[in-house]
Amino acid sequence: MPELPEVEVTRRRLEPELVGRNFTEVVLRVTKLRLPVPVELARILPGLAVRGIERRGKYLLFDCGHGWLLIHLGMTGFLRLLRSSTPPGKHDHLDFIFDGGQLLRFHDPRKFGIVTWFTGDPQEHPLLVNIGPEPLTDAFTGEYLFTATRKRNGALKQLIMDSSVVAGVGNIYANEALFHSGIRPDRGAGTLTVQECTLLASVIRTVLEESIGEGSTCRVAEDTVAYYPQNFTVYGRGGEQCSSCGSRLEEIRLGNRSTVFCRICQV
DNA sequence: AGAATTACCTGAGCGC
DNA sequence: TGCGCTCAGGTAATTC
Repeated sequence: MPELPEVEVTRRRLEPELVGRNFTEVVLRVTKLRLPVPVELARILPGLAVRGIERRGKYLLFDCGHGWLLIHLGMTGFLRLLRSSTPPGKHDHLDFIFDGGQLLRFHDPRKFGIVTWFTGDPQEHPLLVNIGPEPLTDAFTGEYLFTATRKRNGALKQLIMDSSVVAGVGNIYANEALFHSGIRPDRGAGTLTVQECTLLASVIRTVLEESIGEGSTCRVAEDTVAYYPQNFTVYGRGGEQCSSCGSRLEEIRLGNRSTVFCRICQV
């Protein structure tokens, strides 16, 4: 499940391989994703060069000069960089072929991903316009989080997973950040003190940065640009011992999402 | 306005 | 062996 760190690692791996390359061909095998993939991509992209690859939240933005190729990996999507002759397998929905012989392949069993094309200002795109501050920038501070939590009675975890509050934090890193902050996920967001908001904002940033660091250095198969971290402190560990106090980690559901925390260490 | 719920999709795991 | 069920979860749309 790609969250901000996985998308950022993907971006960093693709950037040196694809920036400056020209699209030569686009193959559309499956176009029914969360949004329909525009079939015009096959005639728009060939001849255009990748000028840069950016990220906003969990969205990848390929700057193509005349417009933008927008990719979201959804739940199960990933990108691979292959030689252009590699035959496709199951769920290999789209191929982007470049003049250097690279093949960027979009694979997504659950089809929750998005691949689309737009022109104009990315900040005004409907999918991007309501995304909150990037957690790795100075815009995301404890002060900001404190303001955002006022008069919010819902669970804190759901608030930090709300992309309009902060970009790119999904279920995994929400669980992790709350554990490392010592704050319960089911706390009413509005009950946080400014000190707790400052700590939480800082921990969210650290958790994401550490994961990006691991992803950037971990060894992966030659063709793989996806990166899925495996070891978490609480996520996926309901019933196991808390790494800090040894008590049994609690697993509950918040907003129909699996939520794991320690009743002793988190208040 | 904010909160809760639903839809989208497929593979894995489980009980029978 | 296989059927039916549940779960995984990002996000937008819908409803209250």
